[in-house]
Amino acid sequence: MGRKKIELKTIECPKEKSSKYSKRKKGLLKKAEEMAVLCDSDRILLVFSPTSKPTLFYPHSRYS
Amino acid sequence: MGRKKIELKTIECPKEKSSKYSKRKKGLLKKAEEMAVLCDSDRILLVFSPTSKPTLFYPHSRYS
DNA sequence: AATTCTATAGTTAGGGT
DNA sequence: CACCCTAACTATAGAAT
Repeated sequence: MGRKKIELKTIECPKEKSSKYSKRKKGLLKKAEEMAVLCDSDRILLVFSPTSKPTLFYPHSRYS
Repeated sequence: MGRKKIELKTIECPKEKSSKYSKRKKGLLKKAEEMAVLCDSDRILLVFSPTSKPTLFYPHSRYS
């Protein structure tokens, strides 16, 4: 998606990489949450860490 | 996406639910893998379970 | 470094096999 | 159920802030 097609390899430019990371992380979390709701799937969790701090995510909180 | 916009609530029909689950799981894993490659993020993991068996996913395998 | 804008790449709903 | 198809929808690249 986006203005141009991109190659699937590690982005070297740090600014570009963190911009893409934050957009894609947001998108991925949204999709995970949607799937959790639509398909009633539990225990979806995601842990990331690019250069920055990790994110831990639990869609619905059945466990909270 | 798709032919119609869908409501964000649990799909009741089991056939429809498992069909959507399998499509969305595939999409989510693809995006997770892309992000891992593009952004060089490690330790992305996803665990699902709708009615069926859970899936555990490690994008790059740095750890294998 | 996270966010907004928007053209466009990519995902997927519904229907079929 | 896994896969195909394609219309129609969403996510996001690049640029700017």
